[in-house]
Amino acid sequence: MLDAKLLRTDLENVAAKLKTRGYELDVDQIQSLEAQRKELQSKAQNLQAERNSKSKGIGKAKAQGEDIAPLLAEVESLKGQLEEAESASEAVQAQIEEIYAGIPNIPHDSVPVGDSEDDNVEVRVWGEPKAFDFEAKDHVDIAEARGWYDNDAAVKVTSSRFSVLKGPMAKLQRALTQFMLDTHAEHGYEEVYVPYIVNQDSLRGTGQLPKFEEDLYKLGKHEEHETNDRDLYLIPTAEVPITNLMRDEILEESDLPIKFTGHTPCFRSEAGSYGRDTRGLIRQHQFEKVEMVQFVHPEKSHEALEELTGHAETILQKLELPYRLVTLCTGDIGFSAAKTFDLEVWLPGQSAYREISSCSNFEDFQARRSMIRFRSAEAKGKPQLVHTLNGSGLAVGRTLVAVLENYQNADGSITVPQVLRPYLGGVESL
RNA sequence: GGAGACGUGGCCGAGAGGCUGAAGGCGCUCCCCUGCUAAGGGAGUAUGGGGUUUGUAGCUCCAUCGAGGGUUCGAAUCCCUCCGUCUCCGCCA
Repeated sequence: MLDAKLLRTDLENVAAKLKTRGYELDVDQIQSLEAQRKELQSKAQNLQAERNSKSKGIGKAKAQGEDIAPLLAEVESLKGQLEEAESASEAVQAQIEEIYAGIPNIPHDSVPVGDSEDDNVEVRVWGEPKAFDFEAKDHVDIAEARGWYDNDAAVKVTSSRFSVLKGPMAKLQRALTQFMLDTHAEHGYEEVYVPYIVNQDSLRGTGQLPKFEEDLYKLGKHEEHETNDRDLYLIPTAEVPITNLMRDEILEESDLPIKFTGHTPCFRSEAGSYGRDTRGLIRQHQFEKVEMVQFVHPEKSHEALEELTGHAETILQKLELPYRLVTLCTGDIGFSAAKTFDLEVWLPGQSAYREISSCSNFEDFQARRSMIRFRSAEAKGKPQLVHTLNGSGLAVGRTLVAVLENYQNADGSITVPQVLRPYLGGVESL
């Protein structure tokens, strides 16, 4: 959520910046609602003040044994007006709140302006795609040939876009996960284990709700509750539970930065992506991911984004997987992000770079929604919003794909990357 | 799942319709005193929002005692629903 004060004082400028990411802010509507809000809120508050002081007068009069009947009549006449003013004021404020909850973050000034992913800017390329002296297969062919991947079984057990991994491939995925977590621990991230099912407040906090409900798996209601306040959802990313660990907390400035890493499955309905990446593990309803999350001082968040992105790169470098780093342009950046770097790994099976990590600085956007603050030493100890960041480090399923495809041999075997061997009992080849 | 108890500020804990944004204590901050330390004395110490202000400070108003409704001129206090915690029983990895 953007700062309401900013929207009131600098609306045109905000609208111009949002326009670069393809979001049309309805300036007239907001101005008119804000004008109404101001009027209705003042009116309601003035009436409340009047009622409060008269009610206090009743208490005093009563204590002194005076006749309170005339006072009662006076307050009684306020009641209708007050109720009307309160509900009008609340209605406008709720409307404003809902509109604000749907406004995306303002891109940082360093973000390149563009319309689509075609306008993303390559920052650097690391490693060189390996030249194979045979025709490189894609991960599905590689894995099926060895009996490691069974799509039919997954369809039988559940439905499409899930997978069943067997034997060495399942172990390789587990090895990757542990390798990633251990590497992040070396960089000062505390490992956390978190729930895979979250409530609506958490999803609002990180920005998935209210706008992107169709991307989520919602759990069936328990019993017949009238309200949907308690509806629960499967997490689309560990970002949600991990960032929300700090929701409604006031931290000490000296606690910052706080860095967490965690491994979770992620569940995405992939609504609207029918026909895209239907083959193999690239786009699934359920996949494994290791996530990094940071809570930092607002002045240090862009530095921290570079650092966090570097941590994701470290994983690829240690695995010796060629990749490139791109800055997402204003038109391709996610709803909550002020700036995002994507890491794209080379996939010989597709002869293309494909996204394997996305690292974002949300600045105070999520912190405002989830009230994650810190008390600064200066500024008279007033709580200030922290900045939040997160990044995949990495998407484990896609890393598995990348390892199979980049480390395949002509005979169908897979050479185990050096750094993973300790996690697989020293085995050099699968 | 059954039965009961409870949810108050950074923490502990009082309050049981009005004088309570909330006693008291701990902690923290500042000041005084004191060779140092310890002890002592004094003052301060919630959050969000609105208005005023170019902005800050200040002033002022509103809201907030787990959440949401209700009763009442007035609710931390009474009623309802929900959430959570604790104890006992049952079940269970």
